[in-house]
Amino acid sequence: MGRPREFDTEKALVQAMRLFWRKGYEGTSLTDLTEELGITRPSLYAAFGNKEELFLKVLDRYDRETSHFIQNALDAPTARALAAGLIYGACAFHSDTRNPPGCLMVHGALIGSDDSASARKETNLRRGQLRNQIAKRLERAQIDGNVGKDTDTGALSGYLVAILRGIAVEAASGAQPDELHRIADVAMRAWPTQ
Amino acid sequence: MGRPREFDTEKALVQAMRLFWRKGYEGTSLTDLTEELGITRPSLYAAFGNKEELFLKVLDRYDRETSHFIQNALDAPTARALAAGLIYGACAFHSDTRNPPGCLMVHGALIGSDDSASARKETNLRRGQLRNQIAKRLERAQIDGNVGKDTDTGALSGYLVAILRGIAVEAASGAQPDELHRIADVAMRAWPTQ
DNA sequence: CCTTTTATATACCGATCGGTAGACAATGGG
DNA sequence: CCCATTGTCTACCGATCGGTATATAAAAGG
Repeated sequence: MGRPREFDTEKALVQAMRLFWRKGYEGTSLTDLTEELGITRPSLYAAFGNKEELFLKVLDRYDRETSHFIQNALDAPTARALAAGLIYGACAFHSDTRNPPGCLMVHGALIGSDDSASARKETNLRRGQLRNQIAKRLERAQIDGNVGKDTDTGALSGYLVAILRGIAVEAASGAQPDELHRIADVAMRAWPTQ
Repeated sequence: MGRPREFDTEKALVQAMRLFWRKGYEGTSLTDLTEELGITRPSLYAAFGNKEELFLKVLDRYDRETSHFIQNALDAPTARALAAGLIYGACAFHSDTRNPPGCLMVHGALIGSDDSASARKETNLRRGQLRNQIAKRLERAQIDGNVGKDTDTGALSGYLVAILRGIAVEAASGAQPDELHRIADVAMRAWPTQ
């Protein structure tokens, strides 16, 4: 009951995500958001809480719906397929002209001001979770036998996350798709197994 | 002639650099700056122009004085020494507790708001210059013979820059020195020559 | 119709943003 | 000593920041 909401919250969440993605958390103002979403401030606050809660909801959606090349990679059959899925997946993801340049997570990592500390903390947490997921997958691959028993899976997962971030920063600063792809080819050479 | 300046502009520039480095361009306010530098706004404007000009001066100093591990790497005798100098140099740089976490350039790459566009443009420009310097050095190594004639030097230089960015982002989100070092070990395995 | 509930719109809040006007203080040259 | 020059100070500017009080509009239940 009560008056029905006049906008689609799911669609609004996507619009907000693209805005944060393009301009970062601190660079996106409430005025930016309300103009893009076509709603007024009170409506935004009633639907999503405040700016910070909206950002957290956006992060959820980004993980769940948008960057699912990561999930695909984690489901790959071998460790090498995992690495290739992540690295080439990131290239494709950041080359897709439908996506804003850069990476929501990298933006989040670099939030500087003190009053946005919790947004930074949350993105750092999620980056750590990704690393753990990759590490777990590599340990499983070690048991399966397609990664050597003496391989430092922690180092490999750290490397994968780092190169993902590097590709994202390069893309954000204007690197072209073929450039990213050539970087990916080099990055894959660090991989220990065929 | 005229009244002498009561603060050391060089020292102030370093303090400003550390502030931008920690909090990013947009995250650093004039109030932050004047409090840290211990001077008033008119003094800051008289000495450095405006916020943007101050940032550009800070970038110059960062390139010239602070991140000189890059220059050292470029002066290394072989291509492999160049790569190692860059990658392990970045680890040491971001592990040095005297330095703020993160990287001024990565922060600059991700400036989102429209009125800071020229600061973003400048950092992107400098990133491109670094890539060119590395590429030139690799081409010279190709002539010297310690890099194969069929090697894609553009791809290699892109890869080096990307891994530097990745290491910086990881460091900014709290990665420990040994973690960075293990990432560097993996990253070096992509290098084609011994 | 009337009440309750929820969403919308207008208009505003104090705080902070980057930047500056104008008065005053300290130096060097004449 | 006086003046031109430069730096520092207080106090302020309009704009924008994230967030909200208040009134009204639209639905459901009685």
